[in-house]
Amino acid sequence: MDIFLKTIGSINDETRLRILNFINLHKEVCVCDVENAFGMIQSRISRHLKILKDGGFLKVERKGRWAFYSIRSPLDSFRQSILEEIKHLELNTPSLKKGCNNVVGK
Amino acid sequence: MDIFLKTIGSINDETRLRILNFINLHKEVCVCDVENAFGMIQSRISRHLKILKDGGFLKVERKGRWAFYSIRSPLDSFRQSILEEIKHLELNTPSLKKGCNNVVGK
DNA sequence: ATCTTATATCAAGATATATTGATGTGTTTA
DNA sequence: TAAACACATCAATATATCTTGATATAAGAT
Repeated sequence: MDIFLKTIGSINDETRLRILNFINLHKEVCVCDVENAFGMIQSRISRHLKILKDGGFLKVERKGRWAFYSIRSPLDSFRQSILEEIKHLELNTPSLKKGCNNVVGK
Repeated sequence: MDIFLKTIGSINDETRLRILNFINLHKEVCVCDVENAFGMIQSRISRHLKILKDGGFLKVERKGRWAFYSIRSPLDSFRQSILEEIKHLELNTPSLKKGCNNVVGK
């Protein structure tokens, strides 16, 4: 039940819903992508990403100095249904603007 | 989105998960049934029931001096999937002991 | 009419969560 | 090696939520 509450708690916040939907739409983003898209300070974004990861929605993969976050796969059907539900909310999800230099080889 | 957050917030609490599962199993209970089964004070139970109702999970029907709570029907598939998920948690759900006199005609 | 019962709501304190700014860690670039 | 960059974490403050005990409301019993 603890993991269930952690999962529910992770989506009990407007900012995290928007971030989760953003990642669901853009597949794989680094922390500064989210930072740039949402105009929020880094520590705030980093914390929310960690909570979504601990809630079982995201995975991280570190490449060089970047941390790339994406939807965890495979994702159980319950979390999938949550993502689907979130997708249909009017969430004002920002578009992806590549502000940092996170291109492989750069 | 506000209603989504209200829904999620309503199940973001261990006590409410247990109460919700309790009602899901026993179909229709009054406030004092929950009070007796959980051994918690009335104001606490009443408040949690209100939050679950506002979250779209419960409905109330007043009969005389009692308020009977039950799962709202029809229930959308998202909330249904949540109820199903909760049913499979190890929630230590108490059994129903008829402590109050809520029998019609009494 | 008064008392009891069932329920709801409020106020105060306790606990949890969110935000910010500062600092720490590790990696790449100069 | 030093500086810059990307990210994580911490401390302090602000905000929200939970619990309790007290009070309010409304119906039934005496």
